[in-house]
Amino acid sequence: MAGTPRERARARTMQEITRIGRQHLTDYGAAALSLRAVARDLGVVSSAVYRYVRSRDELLTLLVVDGYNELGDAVDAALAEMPRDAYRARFVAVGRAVRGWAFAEPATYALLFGGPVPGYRAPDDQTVVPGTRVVSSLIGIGADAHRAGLLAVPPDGEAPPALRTWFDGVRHQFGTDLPDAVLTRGVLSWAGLFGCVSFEVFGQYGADFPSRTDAMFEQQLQVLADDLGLPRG
Amino acid sequence: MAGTPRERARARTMQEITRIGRQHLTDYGAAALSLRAVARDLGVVSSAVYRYVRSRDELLTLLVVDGYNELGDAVDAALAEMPRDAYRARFVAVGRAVRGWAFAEPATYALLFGGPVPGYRAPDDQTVVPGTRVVSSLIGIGADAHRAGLLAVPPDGEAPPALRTWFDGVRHQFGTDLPDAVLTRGVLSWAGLFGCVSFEVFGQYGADFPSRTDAMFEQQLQVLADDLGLPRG
DNA sequence: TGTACATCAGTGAACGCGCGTTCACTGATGTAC
DNA sequence: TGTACATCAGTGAACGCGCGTTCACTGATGTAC
Repeated sequence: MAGTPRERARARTMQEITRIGRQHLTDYGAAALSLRAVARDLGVVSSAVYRYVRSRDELLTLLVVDGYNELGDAVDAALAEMPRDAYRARFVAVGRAVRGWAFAEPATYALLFGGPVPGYRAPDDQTVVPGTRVVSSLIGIGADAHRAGLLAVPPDGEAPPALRTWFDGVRHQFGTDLPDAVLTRGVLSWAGLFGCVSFEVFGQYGADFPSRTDAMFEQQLQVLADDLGLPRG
Repeated sequence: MAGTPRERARARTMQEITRIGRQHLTDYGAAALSLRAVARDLGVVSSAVYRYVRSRDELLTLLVVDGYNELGDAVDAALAEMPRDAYRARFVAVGRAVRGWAFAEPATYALLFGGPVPGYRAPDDQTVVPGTRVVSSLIGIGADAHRAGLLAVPPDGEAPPALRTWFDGVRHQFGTDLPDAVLTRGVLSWAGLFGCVSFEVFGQYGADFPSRTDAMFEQQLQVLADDLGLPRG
């Protein structure tokens, strides 16, 4: 809480706006997010919000970035307690953190992973970095295991040219030299992880699916860890 | 096209309404779906639509059911050409059909498998049956392979009690006797399949991901088929 | 320490818009005798 | 075959609502001299 009183007040109001925005995401969904409603809950006239946020889309971007960072923080916190060489345990920790956060903030999770919001496109320059924190953690786990010679590398050979180019970009972006075959498996584990979480959070398993147990998800995590080639405990 | 002229006209208008609704899903998203806009495109005054559809939510339900059925039809059509004992090929065919349809109808796909539409809950009595067609196909493939003694059953043992109850319900609903361990893998393959499709359709792989190639998805399908325990070609 | 000025948060009215839904109605199409 | 009635699609006006955004403004807080 540094800066002048005015700056502190401004920061506090900013936090209030994102807090209220998150609440509205939960209550009414992203598409119904409205500056006027946020202003109402902020106890202020609607036009006043424009002192803090340029437009409705900018508020959405704010919430997207905020959401990615909260998810990233949750994952980082879970990983902080794990020994570096417990590769499988680290993967499981990431999975549990993602699922835990998704259940805690289903509306924000849906904003990030539940399909595009009509008429809104997240600006890359603000969302790419926070949006890649989880996958970056996953790549880190795979890279560590690979460096230790403990990652099973599938005999898939090289990817086709179109994919190679993309993989090269991925390697460059995340500063790794994992081979194509590992990255392919990594993408599956990553997409599969979020697929499982999404199905559970979005209710695809039906109304009868037990909400009190992690048993299914824990099994899924083990299989996904196998797919990635991580050594068994 | 049976029935009286009036009935035929009514059916035609109904089809027009769902067609326009689908188009609006594509153009503006589910949350922005509006009876007035549909009426406009139908060339009719807004109140006239109420002769065909009780409310906006009922139109949404119509589109949900229609979407599930179109997806189900696409999967069935793909499966129709496959020999019954080509278990892995059948699984791959389902996957390709799902992905193909998702790319052809991304907005409807998002309606079905993206996050929930705020303020709308699909009525179970109308959506459960069409909504389970794909998973029903998958279970059929697993059951056939299991009956032929060609499905690898993982040594996971029995599921915990909470899940057992749910599995019992699944077995009853889909008329199968597959053991817990197989169903667990089946759920992973199912959720993983849709996770991969969702990531690709929703653009989670980033703007640079090549849109012209199936190579990544084909690899993913093979791993998911392995996870399910299907025999290699 | 005091004064003049600049910055900034918030006000309140207004703009033009689209929405879901209801209602009394007109006129055409179908049906029963 | 013709007539009386019922059914039904579609009209047009109206209800009350919330939205994003702009604009000229007031008054308090900060800053430079």
